[in-house]
Order: sequence, then C-alpha cells, then structure tokens
Amino acid sequence: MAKRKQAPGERISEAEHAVMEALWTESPLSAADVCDRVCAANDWSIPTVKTLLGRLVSKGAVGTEPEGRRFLYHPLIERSDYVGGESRRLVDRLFGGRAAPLFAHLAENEALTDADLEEIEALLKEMRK
Amino acid sequence: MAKRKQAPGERISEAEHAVMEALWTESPLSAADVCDRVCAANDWSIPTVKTLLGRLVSKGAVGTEPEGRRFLYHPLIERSDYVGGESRRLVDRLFGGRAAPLFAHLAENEALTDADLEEIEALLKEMRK
DNA sequence: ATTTTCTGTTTACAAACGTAGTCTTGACAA
DNA sequence: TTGTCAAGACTACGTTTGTAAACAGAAAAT
Repeated sequence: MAKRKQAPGERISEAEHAVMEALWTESPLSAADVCDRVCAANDWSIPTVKTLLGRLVSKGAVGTEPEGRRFLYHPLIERSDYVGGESRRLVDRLFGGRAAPLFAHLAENEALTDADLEEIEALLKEMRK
Repeated sequence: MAKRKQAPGERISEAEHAVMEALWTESPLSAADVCDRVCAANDWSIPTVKTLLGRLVSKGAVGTEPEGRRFLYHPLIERSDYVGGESRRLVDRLFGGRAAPLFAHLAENEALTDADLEEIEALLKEMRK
C-alpha cells in the first residue's frame, strides 16, 4: 500500500482551501482571526468563514482547541500533503500521470519565469546525482 | 488584453472533462459513440452521457452537426486551452503562480519518471537558446 | 401504415458547494 | 443581577455536479 495521506474521501473545496491557507500560514487562529485574513480578499462575511471552518472540522482537516470561551482552529493535514495530492490529481487527470507534458504546457504558455527555469534546472541537476 | 480563450465563465466539470477527452481523441462522435468510449470506465449509462453532452453544448464547449437523424458532437475548445487553463489555475492557487514549486513537489514525491526528467531537460535546453 | 427503435430534450433528485441568517449560551459590563 | 455581546451551532437556500429516468419525435422495419 502506498503512503496515502490526506484524509481519504473528504475532499477540500476551493473556498475551504482559502481557509486552510490562512491556517497554514499561522495557527492556531480563532474564527474571527481567520476572517480577518480571508474575508476581505474573498468578499465573505463571518458566517461564511464559520461554516467553512465547521465543514473542515467535520472533514477532519482542521482541529479545535478551546481557548477561554472561544475555539482556536489549527490544521490537521499538512499543506504539502494537500498540495501534493492536488498536483498529482491534476497530472493524472490531464496528462496521464506524466509530468513532462505539464511542464511543456507551462513552458509553451509563458507560464514559466526565468527564475522558474533556473530553479528547475538546479533541481534537475541535483536529482541527477 | 491577453489571449483569453476557453469560453469564459463556463467551467468544465470533472465528469464533463471525461467526455471532452473522448471527443478530443476522436471526433465527431455520436452520443452512443461517446458512451462506447467512456461509459465502461466510469460506470455510466447512456442517459448520463447525454446529460453531460447537453451541458457541454450549452456551455459552448462542444458543437453539434446533424448527421441524418442523429447529432454528431465535436469539441469547440482546444484541449490545449483547457489543459493550459486548468494547469494555470492549479499553479496560481497552490503555488502563487510560480511553477518551480510545483515541479519541486512532483520531484519530491517521486512523481517524476526518468523519462519525464529527460524530456524536461530537453525542453529546458531548447528554451534556453 | 403501424410499431419499434434511436436520439435528443426535459425533468428529477441527492450530494456538495458557496454564502449567509438565526438561535443559544455563556462571559462580562454596568 | 441583568442586559449586551460575541462565539459556536443549527438552519437555510440557491447553484452546480453526478447520475439517470421519462418523454417526444422521427426514422426504420415490417
């Protein structure tokens, strides 16, 4: 069995992901704190954030710990697991699991900056050892 | 104005995408033909395919031309546009628009085959000219 | 000519999602 | 002590998605 992570079954939606990002950047946070960092950008109101947090909790993606009268939320899944899972899903779905075509696409569409190219080159060199 | 494509607004869902793949691989196809290539793999029945085709038509992603009594369906958007759009969305959402971190992730998770590495290297070399 | 058989259209419906309002309860100020 | 207020819980509701059945019209077969 491979090293599956990212709480199986329960996917994280796009809106939920924005909340996760806030928690990955800094945690634990109260619901109000989360709203402070994401509400403006997404044009959300507090109730929306509360709902998203609630869903993430029931999905097992974030945990809570009581702090006085309120709750503090913190991520239960690692950002790298989520990111890795999503990346792989895309590569599987669109490129038959092969990463090279994805790279080619990004390259063709000028989606790669010079810095990207350099970094990738460095990574390549390192991997080839 | 950038070269926006991929019929704005109307997103293509995952199930719809499977149908698009069939049409990109070969077109035009009748609904039954499409079912022949995707129903088994996805455990769908004909009505499902019909619905998906209908939705894709109303989204402007596929077109129809009458062939005798039936319709033949063909893609109206290019696979490369779709794939490029989705790739960019992912890179934007998860990696702040930078492709190098995506590459690093794939590399870390052994998601890159040797063939991938070689191909990417070749691409890199070509781009650097 | 009538019945069968395709094919597309319409309608259905549950689950997930985006977005948010209401209810309840407990802390705190006056 | 009592009214206020903030925080979480519960409820709500329209849309999209996945999945499919019911219906209608036309072509083909008999």
